Amino acid sequence: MKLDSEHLEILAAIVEQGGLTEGAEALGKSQPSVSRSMALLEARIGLPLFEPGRRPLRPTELGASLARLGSRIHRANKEASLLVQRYRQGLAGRLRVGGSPIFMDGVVASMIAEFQSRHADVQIDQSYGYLNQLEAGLRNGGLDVAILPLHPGQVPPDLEFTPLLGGNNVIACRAGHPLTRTRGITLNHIAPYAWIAPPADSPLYRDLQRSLKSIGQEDFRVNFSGGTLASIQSVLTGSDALTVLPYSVVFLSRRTIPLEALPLKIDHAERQLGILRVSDRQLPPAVRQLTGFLLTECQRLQARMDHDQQITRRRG
Amino acid sequence: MKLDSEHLEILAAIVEQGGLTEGAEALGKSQPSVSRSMALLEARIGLPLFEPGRRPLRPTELGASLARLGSRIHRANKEASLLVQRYRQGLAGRLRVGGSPIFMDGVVASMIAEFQSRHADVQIDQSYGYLNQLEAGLRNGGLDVAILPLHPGQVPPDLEFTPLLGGNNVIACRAGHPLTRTRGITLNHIAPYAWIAPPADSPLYRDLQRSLKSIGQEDFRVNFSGGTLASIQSVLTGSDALTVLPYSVVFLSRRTIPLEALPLKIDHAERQLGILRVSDRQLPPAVRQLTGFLLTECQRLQARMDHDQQITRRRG
DNA sequence: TTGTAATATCGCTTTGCGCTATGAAACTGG
DNA sequence: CCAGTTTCATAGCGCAAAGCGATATTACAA
Repeated sequence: MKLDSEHLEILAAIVEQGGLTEGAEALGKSQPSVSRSMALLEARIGLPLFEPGRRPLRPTELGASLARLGSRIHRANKEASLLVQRYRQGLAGRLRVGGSPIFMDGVVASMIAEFQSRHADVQIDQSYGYLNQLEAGLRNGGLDVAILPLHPGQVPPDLEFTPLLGGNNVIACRAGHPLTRTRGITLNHIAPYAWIAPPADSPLYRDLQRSLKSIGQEDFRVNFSGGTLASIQSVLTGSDALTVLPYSVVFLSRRTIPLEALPLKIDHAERQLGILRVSDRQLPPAVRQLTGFLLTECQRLQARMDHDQQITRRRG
Repeated sequence: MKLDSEHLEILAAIVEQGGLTEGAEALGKSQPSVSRSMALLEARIGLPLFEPGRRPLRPTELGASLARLGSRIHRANKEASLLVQRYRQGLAGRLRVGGSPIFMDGVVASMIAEFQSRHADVQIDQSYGYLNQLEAGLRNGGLDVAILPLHPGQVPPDLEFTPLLGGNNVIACRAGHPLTRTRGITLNHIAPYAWIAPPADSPLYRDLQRSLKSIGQEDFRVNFSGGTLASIQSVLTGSDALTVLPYSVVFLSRRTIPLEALPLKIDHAERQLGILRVSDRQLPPAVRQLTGFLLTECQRLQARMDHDQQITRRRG
């Protein structure tokens, strides 16, 4: 025999409020309604839930015990409502974010940290990948959003791309590197130094090739390759090697790590860091929250970078 | 917004069983029924509970979270059903038993212990009182049953009395008391000894008076009075004092305490130990269980006492 | 006893669950 | 890639029960 959970919740309200009328009021129902519900419940279990002939309705032993269980049910139900509410507002849920390694480590991760400090109940699963993997992840539902640098013409038709930041690359070196004291850097100045390269299959590696080609350096010596941003930063600061990194990554890294960008214009791929997602699918509200958050954070970052570059340019 | 607990339980079943069809089967409902329930729930919360376009229906993050809560609700509900079932069979509940002190301590308590070892979830509240208090307790619902010695003509019309045991009293003394070695005891043999009396307001005290009067002893010296059975037993075994006790109490006490009943016929009040309860009120099933249990236990006890007395009579 | 407050009952409408039958969509194995 | 199979959704219909206001009944209090 299955009892109606709703009935048990009503019973709990009556017992807690000390009377049927008050219970009905607390539940937002009419008095006859709850009276009949209790009559039904009593009829089904075939045992009295209330002492007979007592006016401020008092539960029997059985009634009180069932009321305790009803109360438990009520709490679980309320928690469910709350969960839905928070989920609706993007304050709860799980978010699967994939992205290109350097940008995720150098730019996005710290912003996600900030986001999570405001939305404690949003669980974020971060993963790394390049365009193909990320696309696949988005399409098969393994990812909610992807964050990566992309050329506007590169966006697949079934996906939607929201730009966040300019994606221009710079040549980076440790602070205090000999080249930072050199005025009017040319290819000749750079030629002696070894290079740190990202994994050979990454877009950033192709950027590196292209950048060096754009300044006339066809072949280059790779000193270290394949590491994540943390490794690159370590090697960079511990040696005189050079590398190509997005300017935003260098900019943010400088807060804690002694890096500099060489004032040497290099060709870059007209890509922008942005958020890629499936266009028609309805996304969890937390995704919208994160998207909006990253957008404003990146706007602020862009403004700071622009400001900084103007000063550097005036000084340099 | 209030969610339907039933819907959450259904969701839990679907998630646990790994599919809507299996979930429906587990719930004993038809597949279309649970499908529509889920559609309703989804429509109410306005967010998807299942990944779209997946055939073995897979929950979204929100769906999985709600399913966990639904499972909690289901457990509470099942527990409620179980409670009702056990309560129906008299295996659970609270039982308020009142009774006259000597019989409760000397006869009923040990039987209740045995009852509880078989019905672990029946909680018993025992209290003491005489007829008037017990009647009041039964009528105002403070007691479920009362156990006391009563004359058949004494039973109030709105109450019902079930006899358990003969209520005849005997004169009791310690084992090895000088009188136990005396043949053909008369009033003269008894006269020198002091008496232990129950509280002066108790029926047993009036029994004592009446008993002694019936054997011709009009005035008697009271050595000790007012104690419960345990005190009486202690004083009795530690002195040569005499007292009047129900034979059943002496019989059962002998298992652990060196007492004896003097082979002297005394008048007794034609009362019987029995169970008194309100006649029209529907009692908790556990009461019926206890009533039945006490009835058979007392029958066995009566048989043992009869047997024992035959032997004693043959010997004496 | 009488007035008051609490509960039960009545009549009615609406909601939603139960079922069967059937359509649509996704998976599976060649 | 194509049929067959499985899985889920929808439609239509009857019924149980929740909702309400109005009203009768009953316990408590003064």
